[in-house]
Amino acid sequence: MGKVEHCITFLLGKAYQKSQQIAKQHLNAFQITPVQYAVLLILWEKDGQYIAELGTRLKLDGATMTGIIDRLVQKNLIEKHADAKDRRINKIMLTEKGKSLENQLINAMNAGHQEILSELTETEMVTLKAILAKIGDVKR
Amino acid sequence: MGKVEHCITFLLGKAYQKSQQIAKQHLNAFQITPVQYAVLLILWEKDGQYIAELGTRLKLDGATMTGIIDRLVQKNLIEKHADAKDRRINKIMLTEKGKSLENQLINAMNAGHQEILSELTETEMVTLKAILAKIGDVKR
DNA sequence: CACAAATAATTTGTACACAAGTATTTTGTA
DNA sequence: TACAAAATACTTGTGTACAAATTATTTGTG
Repeated sequence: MGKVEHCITFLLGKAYQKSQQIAKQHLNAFQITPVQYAVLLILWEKDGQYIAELGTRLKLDGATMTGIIDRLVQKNLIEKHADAKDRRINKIMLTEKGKSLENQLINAMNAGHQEILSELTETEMVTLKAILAKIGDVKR
Repeated sequence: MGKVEHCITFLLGKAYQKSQQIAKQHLNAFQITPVQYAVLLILWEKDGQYIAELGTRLKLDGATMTGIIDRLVQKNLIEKHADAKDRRINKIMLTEKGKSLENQLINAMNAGHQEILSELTETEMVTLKAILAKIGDVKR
């Protein structure tokens, strides 16, 4: 009885899909995507990181990062600055606009998280996070 | 302390990413993707379903389905048959090649699932599936 | 019957996500 | 110092995934 609905890959995918939909909805007013938000979140923590660093943190391919960074530059939320010491590197710096949106965006995403987690008890949430981390943290 | 690593959306995404990588790896010899496998799995259950039906089951957009179906046709695993009763509908039928791969593909994916679940205890797996279903099943 | 509304599938455009390959620059080592 | 190896970023190509618009067909309602 190998129904697709009982398959762990499918269940993970659909739960992820759902969380993405909710996140998108809450970010929609700002015209940024969930992964673009994730990049900004890391930059608010520490400005001036370079692309490979951001990609490692988010576990995303360099090719994927190039596109995400391009779109954030176009939206005028970040800027690329060539490093004088190492000309391979582009330091990513928040613009004033990028800095100014921190509180609003975090509030919007917190509301999204509440919505996702509203389906679950506190215990379920803690359990879920622990198990997901176990699956996702495996080295590749 | 809003680190991205503690964010449920991120954790779901990375666990999903991991499971996709493992599934891809196990399906690689057959040159089909995880979602293409999912379509075949539903067709092995019952041949001759139409595209919207498959999309509903997999919770995928019609536009997404069109592309997936196209590629499975190109690989000669399925065929599209216009329905005589309702000319809007394309019934999707397995080819002989599509039928013949059932056992091999299921075995390959079972190995993949074992690999993912090997990180978890039996209890964790049951708990995880139940919570994921709770998140994913919410109507949209 | 006529015609608006609904349904099935496709098309177009945008955005990830990764593999494979390229260009440039830096580092390590002989 | 010369030069292979590594690192950074980008480009190209394939494959999801969805929104919005389009086409073709069928159904429901007056």
